[in-house]
Amino acid sequence: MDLQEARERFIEAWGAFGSAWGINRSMAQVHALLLISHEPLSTEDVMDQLNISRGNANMNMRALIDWSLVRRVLKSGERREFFEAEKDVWKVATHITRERKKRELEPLIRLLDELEDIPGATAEAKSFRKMTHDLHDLTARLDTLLDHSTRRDVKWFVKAASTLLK
Amino acid sequence: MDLQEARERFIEAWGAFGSAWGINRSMAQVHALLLISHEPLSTEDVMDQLNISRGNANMNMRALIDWSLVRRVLKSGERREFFEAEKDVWKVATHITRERKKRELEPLIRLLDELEDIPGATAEAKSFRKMTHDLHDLTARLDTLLDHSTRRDVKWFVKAASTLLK
DNA sequence: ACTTTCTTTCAATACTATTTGAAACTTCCG
DNA sequence: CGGAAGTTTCAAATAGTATTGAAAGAAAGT
Repeated sequence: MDLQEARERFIEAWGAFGSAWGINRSMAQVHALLLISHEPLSTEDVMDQLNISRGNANMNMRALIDWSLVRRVLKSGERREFFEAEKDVWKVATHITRERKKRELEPLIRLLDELEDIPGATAEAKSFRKMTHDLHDLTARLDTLLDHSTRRDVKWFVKAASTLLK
Repeated sequence: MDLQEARERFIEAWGAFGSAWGINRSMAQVHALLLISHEPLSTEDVMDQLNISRGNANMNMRALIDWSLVRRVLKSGERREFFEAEKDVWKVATHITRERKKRELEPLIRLLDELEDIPGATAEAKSFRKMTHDLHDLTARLDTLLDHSTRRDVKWFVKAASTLLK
């Protein structure tokens, strides 16, 4: 397999992987392309290499910046903006984890918290309280665990992990 | 908030949460409904309570069984099949983790493994090799970590976590 | 073997999400 | 200021997914 083919395979796979995780394919592919590019790329470069429209390239680039996975780079003497991905895979992982935690896990925890003391003495009510309580507990622990992991707070991570795994 | 409203809110939220994670809304809602139901439900019950079609209910129920999140239950004297969700939230979490690991993480690791030694001495080639190598390393560690976590293998989990967090 | 009851399938349809591309906007510079 | 070079926006088109519902298939009872 030559480099060109390998790059394409990687971009495709990262796109598919992203899709499965609720990140749209183009966004993941733009990210993949920037990850494996040595030099920062312009919007045009991205458009050409991925065969996507200007609007699409622009939108997803901004989304990636929003996730702190990509930054704008200015080249002196150049009017255009260039974009460069964060290359430290650990940072990539923590940024993604934090962002998703914030967007998805935290709202769920807040809801479960509200649903904890719904009244009622029927079997259905008890079943409901037990489930929301258990889920609240699990998600809250996971939340703590992720916090420590993204801070590389090993000591506390281990502690959080131990209580999670019981 | 009364029980009925709380149940609806939970089902809706679980559906939205699922969507964000690449699980279709109906599947997540069927799961939510079964999670908070005291008794096993029939296909008709699910159709009625979620206002979805028979086909949809059937399809998603089977998908949930496939994920080991729901099991068929036979009530003696009843011809119909009933369905009941796994209620132990830890088991729910491990089943989901294992399934997604298998479907998404493992294929990615296999690809990254293949892409490790693409030849080429250019800066682009080096950049590519470094990225795929680093990602391979990170994803493989995560894979190990998830393995131990889903086995509640605390000792090894902590070990895997420590090397992950360095 | 026929009927009833329930389950599964799948082509048609409805719905959602993504992408395009052209217009509007911004910035820089002569 | 006027226009060149670039960026951003967003309504419309397209592509992708999920859902329906009717029909076919199974299983059980008589």
